[in-house]
Amino acid sequence: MPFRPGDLRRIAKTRTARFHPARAMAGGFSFDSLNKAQRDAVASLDGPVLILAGAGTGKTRTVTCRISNMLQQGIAPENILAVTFTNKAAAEMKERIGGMVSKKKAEAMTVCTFHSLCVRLLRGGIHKLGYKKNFSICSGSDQVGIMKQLVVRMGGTDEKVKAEAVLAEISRAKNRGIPPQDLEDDFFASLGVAYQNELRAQNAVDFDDLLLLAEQLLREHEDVRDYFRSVYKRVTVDEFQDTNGLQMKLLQQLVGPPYHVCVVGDDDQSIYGFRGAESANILEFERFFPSPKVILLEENYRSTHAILHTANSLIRRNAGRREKSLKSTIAGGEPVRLVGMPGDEEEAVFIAEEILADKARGNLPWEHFAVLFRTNKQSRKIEEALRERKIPYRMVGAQSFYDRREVKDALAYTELLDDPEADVPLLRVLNSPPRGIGQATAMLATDYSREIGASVWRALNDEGFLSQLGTKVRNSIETFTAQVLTSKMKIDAKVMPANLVLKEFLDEIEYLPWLERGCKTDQEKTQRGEGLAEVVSELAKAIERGKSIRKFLDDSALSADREDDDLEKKSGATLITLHASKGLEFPSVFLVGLEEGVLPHQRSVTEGTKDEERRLLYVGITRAQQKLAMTYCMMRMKWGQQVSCQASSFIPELDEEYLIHTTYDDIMGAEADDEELDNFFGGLKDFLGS
DNA sequence: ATGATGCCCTTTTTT
DNA sequence: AGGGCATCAT
Repeated sequence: MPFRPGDLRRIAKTRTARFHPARAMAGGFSFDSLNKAQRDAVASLDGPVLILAGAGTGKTRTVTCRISNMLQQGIAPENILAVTFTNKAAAEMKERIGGMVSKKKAEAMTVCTFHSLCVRLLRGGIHKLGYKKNFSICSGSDQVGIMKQLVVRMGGTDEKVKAEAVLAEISRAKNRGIPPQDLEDDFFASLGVAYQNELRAQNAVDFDDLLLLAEQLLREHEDVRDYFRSVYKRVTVDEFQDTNGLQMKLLQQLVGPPYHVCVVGDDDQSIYGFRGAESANILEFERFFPSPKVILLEENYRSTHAILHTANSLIRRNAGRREKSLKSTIAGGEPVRLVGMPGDEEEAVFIAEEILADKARGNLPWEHFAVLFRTNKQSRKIEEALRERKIPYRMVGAQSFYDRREVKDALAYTELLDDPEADVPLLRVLNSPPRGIGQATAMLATDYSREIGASVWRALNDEGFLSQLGTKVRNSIETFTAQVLTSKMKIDAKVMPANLVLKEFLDEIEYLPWLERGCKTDQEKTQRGEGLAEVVSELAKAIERGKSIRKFLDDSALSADREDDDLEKKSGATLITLHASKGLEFPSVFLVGLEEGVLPHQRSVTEGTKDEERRLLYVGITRAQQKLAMTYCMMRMKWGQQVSCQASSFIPELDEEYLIHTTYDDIMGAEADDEELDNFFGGLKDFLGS
């Protein structure tokens, strides 16, 4: 349905007449609160649309208003698909649209990540590609486990090939449309083939396969493609600069003429190149969808002029970007600070003390502050410093909840009780806790299952298999299968809800006591217990909402729908990686570790991808609304040893107009004696190489 | 098959 | 410094 200028005025009028501007977001959206470019974006609902949205230009607001506009124009929510980069972003978008239009409509839309969307497509149609419908999704650590076995099996003697490296290569290839057998390295290629075969044998797919198979499903099956094209009449893709070639292909299958597709992104914030993201998707969007309407959002409403100026001076150094001029709407502001630290210990202390002082001075909430770092482990020292001072903090997306052993095991048991024929979870928990079914037996069972062309579970129940075994092992297996079957029947017969069955089952096999035996500290014990309890309660919640166990497992595998991930629901200062910080904003930001080898990361220097690190720093700087402090250290603890560091090569690139360069001692007013000071500054000069 | 001991290597970023 | 992994003894 074409949009006419008259509609725009009519909507604008009714909305502003009915709603107070301050409450506009609560009961619909107001065109008046948008700038010209944003209005243009919101009103352009037809054909391909490319929205280039610089940092802090109200991108999310524009997209949510645009989708709200679709709904108000009478487009059915069922026909709207919005793809986001993370599940967190999806949840947030749904909520915001729910607040603008109606919660019911928002719920009826499909808002999810590419991966979740693919699971949705594949649960319906993967059988057309020769997989069984109950496929398991292998996450990172599962993949590594499989690959390690394969390396040993195929390399014979101890090959010094790292499973992670092979997997990274395979993943890269998959995302670029290269089949595993075409990998350059022969050994990698044969491992790649073996890996794919193993996954298929276990009826499992990895994250990349989700995209790969979904694309294949749509491409090869016209009926499926037509069906989904008719369902998803309007498609929006957020964070488009982070999509890879495969996702682009998928999008092309999903969107047919007249191409009602809208992509939103910023090439300057493309920071997932390591995962195959191709900024070409955004830079050459025209190549994929004909004559798109291009809209530029350039007015920044987030950061002070000082912060934005500093950010712009940095990103200007990158080649091959879509030149844009981000304009600040907030004049002046405090200068950005760059602080040299003697060591990472002091860096952490400085941040903690600053947060304390600023909070007291301005009566600010803890949520005001965020600490951004390049790698997760940099958070450790900072956490300690914050804890010592009783500063509450929230860690975002750190060691993934779903990668914790007890969580993975509990989920595997859940999957097993739902479907014992699923090999992946069965093999995972077959002997944890140890029940006398060791690796040798597991291998025998797997081999036997392949021979008879059935699941491992079937082998474990097969007389032909059991009869080869000793009575001891046989008894162990029979006890185990009986336990699983009993619990499964309770679920199937709905004797009690699955979460209670799971809990009972875990108690029966004495899972937690076994786990606790291996814990060193009491803290660890409680943490494990809590992890288990949380899986059970998440399952309970899913069931209450009418979800199937399968859906619960899918969501878990993609870490969707986890309340704990919701920043809003936790309180305290934020500790977050630069990657995870994208899309967020904080009044006061500390950006730590501006050292060569950390930011830019050593690997990027060797691999020649420093531009991406520069964008990463740019993303970090542009998270700050009012206040920004960046730090670097002269010494840093590495491998339990003090190692001297060099200041980041990005530092000289920052324009100095709004930059104040100081040191830890200046600020903390440490009463160092003169000699010490001399030494420090002498060292600092050498360190900065000037 | 299981548990302990000691050695090794480690360090991106995430769906 | 710390965790994973292999090897060894039980």
